This record gives sequence, structure tokens and C-alpha cells, in this order.
Amino acid sequence: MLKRDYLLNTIKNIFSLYGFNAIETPSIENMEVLNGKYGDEGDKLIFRILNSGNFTEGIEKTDIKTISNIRTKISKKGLRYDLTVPFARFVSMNRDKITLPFKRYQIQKVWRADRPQRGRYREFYQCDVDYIGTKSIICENEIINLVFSVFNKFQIEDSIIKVNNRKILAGISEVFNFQNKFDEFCIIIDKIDKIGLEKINQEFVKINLSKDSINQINKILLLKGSNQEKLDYIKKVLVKSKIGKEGILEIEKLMKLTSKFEFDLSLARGLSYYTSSIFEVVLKDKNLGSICGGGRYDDLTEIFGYKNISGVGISFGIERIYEIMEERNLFPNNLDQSNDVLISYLSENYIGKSLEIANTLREKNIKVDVYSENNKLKKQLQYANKNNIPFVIIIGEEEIKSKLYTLKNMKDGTQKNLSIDEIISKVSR
RNA sequence: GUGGUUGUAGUUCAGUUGGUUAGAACGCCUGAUUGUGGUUCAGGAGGUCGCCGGUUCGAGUCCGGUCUUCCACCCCA
Repeated sequence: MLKRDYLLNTIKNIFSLYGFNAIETPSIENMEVLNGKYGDEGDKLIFRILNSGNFTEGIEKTDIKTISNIRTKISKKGLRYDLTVPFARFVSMNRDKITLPFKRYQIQKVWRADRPQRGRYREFYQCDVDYIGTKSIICENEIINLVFSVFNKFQIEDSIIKVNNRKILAGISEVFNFQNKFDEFCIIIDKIDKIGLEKINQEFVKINLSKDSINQINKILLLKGSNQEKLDYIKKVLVKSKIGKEGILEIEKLMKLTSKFEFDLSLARGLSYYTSSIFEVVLKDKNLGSICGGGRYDDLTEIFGYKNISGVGISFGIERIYEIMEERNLFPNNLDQSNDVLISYLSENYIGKSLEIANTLREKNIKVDVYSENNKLKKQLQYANKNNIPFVIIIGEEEIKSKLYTLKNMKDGTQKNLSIDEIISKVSR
């Protein structure tokens, strides 16, 4: 929890340095908000909530044959699958109160009905930052800088920000004439790092790409060299594609603003709502999948009746970042939250005095724990020991009489009788 | 959704071809020390062997079902 808080606080801090404020949306959304936004596979992974009351009401005999019919009748609500879609809904519904362009960050849990495994959970946090209501490429630039700031702060130095543009990919599908298979194409090339070129080509064959197209696409996917060199190459390929040229123009603009990213033509992303820039952050030689992903979506609010609103954002996978930090020992070691001092007392008669001293110390900004039960001193010291509390103040008969309280140093075992003021100066850090 | 895997004390795990009273380590409790922890020593408590059913004279052990854990695939953060 300490480490998670450190992670979240650091990220929040950087988000606000970039001018984002927090919002939250409910965990539960109506199914029509969630359905159809994440592709066919995504729809299956949405957790559905059974209707309250008599959920069998309205089911016809004919429905029983098809699961999807029953499903939609007995479950009208579900747990959110990501933060972007609920955000789009939020913006559409509150358009009268929101001034565009609007930016926000959102750190909340999302749920996926998947089998959990390493680096992958049914319930996990996402940290999203999004701009909405602006087409400016400055947003992409800011997001790249922000990502850079975050990973710099965490000292994850081998992180790479990969950038591509869906319009370029759309251009490719236009030039090689398979626009109708565009979504499948994205999912396939997204896997190149994982399963390799040969298997990818087998999948291309399955969606009926010609050998010639596959060869040419291979050349594109395998392009090496600088961002500029890749751009020059793809420019030639896409001369006849209007949408392709748009994508190229956007990347060009971005390259003028920053060089902190790697232009990667094999980056595609699975989610179907991205329409333009797409980002992903990966580690150089780590097969944990991406630790950050995002992109620009032009039509997401349109489904909720709010047209011509373009948004762009990125999401940090903090569970995965957590694992990497843990593995590499990158968490600061001064995170421990132990209290500065424990006040222990030898009889119930001294509880009043203990609480009085506790308050005095707290006013001096000292973290004080007062032992909550009238146990043996032995117990109280054990408690201090197990909770890593460095000092214990012992209050007994002698201490009350002399107004000099026993301060025991738990590290070296020494103890002295001191006045409250002396204790304060000893214990403050 | 597909294939595999796991489940025994608070925790991590042993447990032989099915055979008496299911063990260890750590943790917990008590005492040695009635005002002194962390170290040491002596003692103690703690288990419906995931759940349901079956085979057997007898099941932690074998069989079926179910739930759970973890892993791979699909997909994804």
C-alpha cells in the first residue's frame, strides 16, 4: 500500500504539473455505454451485473436458445472496462458545464472478465490523462513529455515511447486494398514483437492479402533507421492515399516539436476507437507487454450524441509499473511510515497523562501512537518493536511524580528520564 | 472461451504402493524477567486435509463433480 501510494502520488503530482485535474466517474455503467467500444473480444471481457429483482422477467422461451439474447435481458449494467469510454460519456452528458478544450486525469479501477495471470488482473487501476475538444498536435507533444517525466522520476530508463498513426495504417490498407479488414490488420501487426514476422504473415494470408502486398507490408514493418528515414519511405508508399498523407503530416508536425519518441510503423493497438496518433510505452528487452498505451480518438463522444469532438490521451498501467519497480528495486527505501514514538503506560490511571503528552507532541508534528490497551509493559514494547517505532515513552508512578518521563531508544536499548521539552527535541526528526 | 496446474496449522510447505494419534519451519501464546522489547532457553495452543459425492474393512492419498490458485493461449494495462 505504501509503495502503491508512492507510485500514485508521484504520478498525480506530475499530472498536475502538466495542468491536469482529477475527476471520477462511477464504476457501473449501462451496458449500451460499454458495448461495441472495445471490439468483439473486448465485449466478451466486460463484467456484467445481473439485474436486481426478478431478472427472469421478460425472457421468452425463444430467448433460451441464444445466450446473447438472455444476456441482454438479464443484465443491463456492467463494470467499466476502461476509463476512456466512461469519460467520453461524461463529457457528452456534461457538455453544458465543460469548457473545451478540457483536460483531466482519472485514477480508478477497471475490470476485465479475463483469466488472471502474471501482470494481468481481473481488477486493476488505470491512470488516464486525456485532452478532449482539441485537435492540436501540441497535446500529443505534451503527453510524450509527461510520459517521459513519469518514467524519469521512477528511474525506469529503458522505457521507449513508440508512436504511430492509425491514418498511416489506414493509408496502407487503402493502398493494398483491404480496408474492410482494417481492424484485423491492426490486431495482427500489433503482435509482431510477440510472435514474429512469419506467424504474422500466416495471419495475413488468412485475411486474404496477396503475396505481393505481404512482401511490401513486410518491408514497411521491418523499416530500420531514424524517424525521418522511416517517414521518407512511408511517404512514397502512401502518395496516392489521402488519409495516409494526413497521418504523415501529423507525424511530421510532431517530429518538429519533439524527438523523444520512436516512430514505429508496426505499432497498431487493439482497441478499435483510436483514429489517429497512437502511443505505447514498452521496455527495451522485456516481454511484459506495454506499460502505457493510448492515442487519439475522433469519434468517441459522437456515439453519445456529441459530434466533432476529438480527444487524445494515454493510460498508465500501474500494476505493471509496480512489478517492474519491485523487480528492479526502484522504490525509495525511506517509504516506511512508522510512527516516531509510542506512549506506553503502566496503569489505567496514567491514560489521561499519556493522551495529554501525545497531543503536546503531535502539536510539534511528531507522529505519536498511544498504546490502546492496558497490557504488560512487555507487550507494549513488543508492539513498538514489531511496528518499527524507534522511541517509547514509558509512564509510570515515578514518572508522574518527577515529571521526568522515561524515553527508551528501541535501537540501542538505552533509556533516560527526560522532561517533555527534552523528549520533543530528542524525538523530532 | 481453450489447454494445463494448485488446494493440508496463521504463513510457507512435507506427507511413502491407500493402513494406528496428519508433521516441519516460521509465526502465535505462556513462563524464565510482577517496570523492559529485539537475542536465548523451557513449555503450550492451533487442522472439517477446499467443498460435495463415490470406491474400500479403511481415503490427506484412488475416482467423479464443483469451487479456488497459478500458468500458457486468445486478447489486453
